[in-house]
Amino acid sequence: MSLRLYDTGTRSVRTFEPLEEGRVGMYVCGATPQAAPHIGHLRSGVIYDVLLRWLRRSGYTVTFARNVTDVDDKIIAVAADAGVPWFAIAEGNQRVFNQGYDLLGCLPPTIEPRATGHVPEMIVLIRRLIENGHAYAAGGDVYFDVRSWADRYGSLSNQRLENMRSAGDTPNEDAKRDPRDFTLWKGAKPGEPSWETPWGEGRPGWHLECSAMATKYLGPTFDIHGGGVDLIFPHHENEIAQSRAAGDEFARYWLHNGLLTVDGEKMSKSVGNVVLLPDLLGKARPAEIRYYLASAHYRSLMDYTDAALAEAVSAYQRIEGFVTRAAEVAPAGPWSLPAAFVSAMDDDLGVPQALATLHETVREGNSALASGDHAAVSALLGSVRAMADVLGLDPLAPQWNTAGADDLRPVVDALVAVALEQRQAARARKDYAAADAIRDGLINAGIMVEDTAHGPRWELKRD
RNA sequence: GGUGGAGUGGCCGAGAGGCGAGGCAACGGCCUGCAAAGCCGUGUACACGGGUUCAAAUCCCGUCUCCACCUCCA
Repeated sequence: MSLRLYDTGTRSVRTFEPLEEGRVGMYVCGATPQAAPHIGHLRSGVIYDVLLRWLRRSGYTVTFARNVTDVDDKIIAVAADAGVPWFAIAEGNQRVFNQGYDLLGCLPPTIEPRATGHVPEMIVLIRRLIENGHAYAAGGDVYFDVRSWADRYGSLSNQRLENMRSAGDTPNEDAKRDPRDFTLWKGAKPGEPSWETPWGEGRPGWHLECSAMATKYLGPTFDIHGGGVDLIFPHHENEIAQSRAAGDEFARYWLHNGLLTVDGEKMSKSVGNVVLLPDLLGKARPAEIRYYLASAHYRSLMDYTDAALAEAVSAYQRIEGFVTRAAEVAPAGPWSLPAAFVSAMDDDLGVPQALATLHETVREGNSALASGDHAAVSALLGSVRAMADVLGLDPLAPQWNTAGADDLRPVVDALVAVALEQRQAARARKDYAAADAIRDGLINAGIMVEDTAHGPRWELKRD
């Protein structure tokens, strides 16, 4: 069974067949870095990272482009309010975005193109559209002529042109041939960043940069284009229109991830319920946050609550507990994926079902651990780590090590060993009051003690 | 008004005609000096009303509720 993905373009699940055997070109709409990333951006990052990992694990060589739209109305407005250059806002927030992605174990894209670095490509695209009769310059702007593409405009979002409202994306609406025409290029206003083009000074309209950058790095036809469902219209609809009208086939599969609400409400600054990464880091470790964000199906709406995050913390620790205990007694066997896991992932990235298989394997592993069957432990450990790795959740991945704790670990280990020897001696002479006093002392110091068949082991206590 | 989703046990969250996904929590048991961790067991859930069928959470019709997008959005 091979990978099947839900394609918004056809509103159906389709067998994934890449344009070129063994290779995948994937473009994901990344940030418009007007502010720090919130939990919804991070979910999106994790979702496409899982897709990337699954494609690679499936044997594809993936070229993954995730763009940064580093100039837009809001960035300019935020910068003006702060009294700093527009690029300071874009650059600063982009850095925070990438730190967030890194912290959650998202693999870096092959290329992370910026809109402002691709003005020449946009100029070429606009010229092609004008030559094909699908775009026109007017009032300092350049517009896409939707009526020249009327029978196909709306195909992605399943809308008909006659039901659409005005784009309202320029103060010069009167200059448009049709109010639904959208802006390819925005004429310069005083004090705003601008670039020189044959149609005058200006800056990219939203949409155009993605068409220009996706085709630059992935070719005129490429495999996968992803983003949030909120981008289906107008952003992706407009990308398709401008690229196809210019003569490019463009993306072959359109993937859209569900959004994330907080306590049942859409995040917004006015409601004051925007959840940022630092808010989460006080409640869970990065791997636990990632587990939470990955645990629902990527197309589902996901509602964030503190309780739901806490459940994910427990669930992840169950996997982590097995992996750490198993690794202490046996090396990991071959990283083989159970068939049920593979078919779940192949079925439109069925992560929830894949996690069910992972947890079942953990249970088998815990049983093997209890019965002392080290050969089985080894095999199951390999399997669990392989599955977890596909999801970016291998507890032993270097990613999750915190350097400071690593440095001190041998020291703490030696100190705890002394205390545990004394406790074992007390237990041997049945002086349980003394033994428990030592254990309580360790707990107060943040050390959890567990007695296993092979003697006591310890872990740092977590909140 | 247009388009697309959703409603599943205490909670999260899959599934999509017939064997109770999985996790969290709870309760009982095993293990343990006691714990912790783990393992075993315990639930007759699918918004509502009809219908089709030997069989419906799943298909059909109707109803209710919620959400998203309809040119800021991941």
